[in-house]
Amino acid sequence: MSKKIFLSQIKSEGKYLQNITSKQISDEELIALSVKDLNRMLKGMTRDEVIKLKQRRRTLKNRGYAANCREKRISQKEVLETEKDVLRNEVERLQRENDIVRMELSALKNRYDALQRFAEANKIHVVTAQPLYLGNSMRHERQERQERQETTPTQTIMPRTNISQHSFSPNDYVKYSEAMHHESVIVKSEPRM
Amino acid sequence: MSKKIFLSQIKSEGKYLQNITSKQISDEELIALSVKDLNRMLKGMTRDEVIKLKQRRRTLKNRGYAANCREKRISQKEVLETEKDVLRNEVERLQRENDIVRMELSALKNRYDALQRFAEANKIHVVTAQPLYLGNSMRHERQERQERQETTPTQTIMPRTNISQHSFSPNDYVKYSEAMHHESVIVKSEPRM
DNA sequence: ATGATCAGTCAGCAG
DNA sequence: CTGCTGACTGATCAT
Repeated sequence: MSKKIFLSQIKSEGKYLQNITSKQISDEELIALSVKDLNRMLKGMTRDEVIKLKQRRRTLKNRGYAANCREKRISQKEVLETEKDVLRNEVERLQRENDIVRMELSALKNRYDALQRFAEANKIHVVTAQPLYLGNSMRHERQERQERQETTPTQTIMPRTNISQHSFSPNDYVKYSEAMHHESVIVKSEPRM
Repeated sequence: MSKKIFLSQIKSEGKYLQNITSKQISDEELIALSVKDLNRMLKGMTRDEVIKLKQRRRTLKNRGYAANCREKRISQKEVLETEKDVLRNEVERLQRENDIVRMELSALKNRYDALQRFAEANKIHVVTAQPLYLGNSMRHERQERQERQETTPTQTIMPRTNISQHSFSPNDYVKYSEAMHHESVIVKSEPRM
């Protein structure tokens, strides 16, 4: 590749020998040769010449292997970075969705509370099967993120046991899911005064 | 590092010369020498000896730089993978939270609807400032994920315009937020029949 | 001068 | 043997 400055300095003694005996085959030709074609070319050569030509072939191949290896290393790094970007976007999307749903929940809760206040003011007795469970979901997501940023990145991969308030575990998930889907609202009116 | 097998073969002619003239200084000593100390050591030497010793020092330094470079490359890769893990865990956490909040919203909606049915059954007129908006949030998150997985990873970083139902945009966010925080529930009772 | 990085080389392992 | 990769080297660039 015309990038053999120091190599030619070191191996110049062998080079001129090669130029006399071998047929001046170029790097590209030698590297493209199949093993059978190579052996055919090696027919009328000394043992020394054969060894030298084979070694040159091996070196040329190695040069390609090294380039291949570097390219692979770079592309693997790019793959990692792309995967990171995908995940980062997914996190942002989920955070936005989370915020939206929390606001919907907040809004609905306001309506619900208003209805209950109305019922109370008018002495309408409303009984539900279980007390309403809302957990921490009414707290805003951004607020939670700020609280968590005090820990270092390597620590954030640990379970969030350092947060005093309730955090959901897979166990909670099952229990809560069952409770929510089986419960129903029982309403009962009382005569007004 | 005792890893100089092929190097010693190439440079053996220069090596023995150095051993005679220079004071057999070891690699570690030569590399640790300051420039001033090096010049002191170079005092009673030939121009050739000086050049050779300086070149040896430079080569030893380069060896360290190369090792440093490789180490840096590896640690950067590890950093990328760690960041990826952190993001992956964050995605899973947000998905779980999303599911929980959606279920809470679903449960609260059931209660709210039950209250409204009760009001209707008892001829209690309830008027709200705006119709209740719930968007797609009642649809379960896992279901959405399955729908989206038909696209390739690189496509998932695009806006979800391929989903026919409503998806939230930042613009929606603002409008919706304002509406929800300013609206109030107006309730009005009617005399029973 | 020093440090970092690239391309080429060899050693050595794996298939 | 072929292909790959770690370590080493000289060249080259930047500070």
